[in-house]
Amino acid sequence: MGTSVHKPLPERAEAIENGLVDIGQATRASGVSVKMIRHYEELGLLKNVSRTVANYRLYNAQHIHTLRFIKRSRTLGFSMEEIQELLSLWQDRRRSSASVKKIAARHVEDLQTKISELQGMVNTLQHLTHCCAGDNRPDCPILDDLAGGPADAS
Amino acid sequence: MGTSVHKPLPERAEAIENGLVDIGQATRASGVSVKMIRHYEELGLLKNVSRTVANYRLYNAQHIHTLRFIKRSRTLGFSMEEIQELLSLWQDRRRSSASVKKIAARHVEDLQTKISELQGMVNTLQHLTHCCAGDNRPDCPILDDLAGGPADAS
DNA sequence: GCTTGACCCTCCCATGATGGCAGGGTCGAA
DNA sequence: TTCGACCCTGCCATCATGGGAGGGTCAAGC
Repeated sequence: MGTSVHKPLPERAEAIENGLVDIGQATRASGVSVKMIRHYEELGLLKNVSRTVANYRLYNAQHIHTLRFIKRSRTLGFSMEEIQELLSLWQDRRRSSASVKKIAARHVEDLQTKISELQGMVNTLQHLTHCCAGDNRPDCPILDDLAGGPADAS
Repeated sequence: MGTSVHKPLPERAEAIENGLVDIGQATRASGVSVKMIRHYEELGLLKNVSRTVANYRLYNAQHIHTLRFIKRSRTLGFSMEEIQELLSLWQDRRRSSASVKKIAARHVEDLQTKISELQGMVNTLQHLTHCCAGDNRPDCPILDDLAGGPADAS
């Protein structure tokens, strides 16, 4: 594998010899789906993606690294917009860690807000389900609540 | 009311005399936006919505009650699909409270799963931000993590 | 050389709940 | 009659993701 040949290499094989990979290998190396790799390129997160003569995309090691960065960021719940900022900072040697920390802190606040909302729902629902017999009779405090508080259910 | 009249009443005024309301009043009475009222009708959650001769929608008291039911259910995080089930049960006098409780319990599980996910993100991010100096220097454990764990950031 | 199967390309559509806007009709009061 | 508030339909956008159609490319085996 990877030994050089004498025949006029189609650019694809040539590119692969130069350490570039196609989108299938990029998927396996990054854990990002083919669809999403193309999408991130469209969003401008992957720059200078080259092509073979047959129009196949070619990725280098930096691209793969960027894809892993995006994947990890998504795992931590950052939006694509935030990831765009984080990527810029990552690629900027003159960044201040303060600007990164700021983005992360704002994101943590967003997450905590959402957690509070969800927890509020859980609390209400657990109270209601606790009050609900869960048997064969139709009487149900859960429906009563949804239908307008403990009042009538018309 | 509901008595026949001598003048050729535009059906709208006639309908309003019969206790029906237009979409504007339905919005104010239910807290559901005009857009969403129309959307819920399209989804089949509001049935038998009548119209004036001028094609204005007309809602009765049951419709308003249903809209409030939907709104409350959304507040508790139920999906439209779940709300459809809940509405069916609400309107079924032969329902068992067990079936309602089952839907609610499943929803609580979903919520708790999501809360756990978000909390995991928060935990990781708080650890990272705690480790990040947040000053003018570029060194940043947050970026290091995103770039592939505590390893290099190439 | 030809076939075959895996892979790649672009373009369009769908999700779920919600909002916005455009272009046009209706109502009621002044 | 006019004006402002209201209603109608229909299309587009969000956000991240996936699905599929229709078609081109590549490498291996015959």
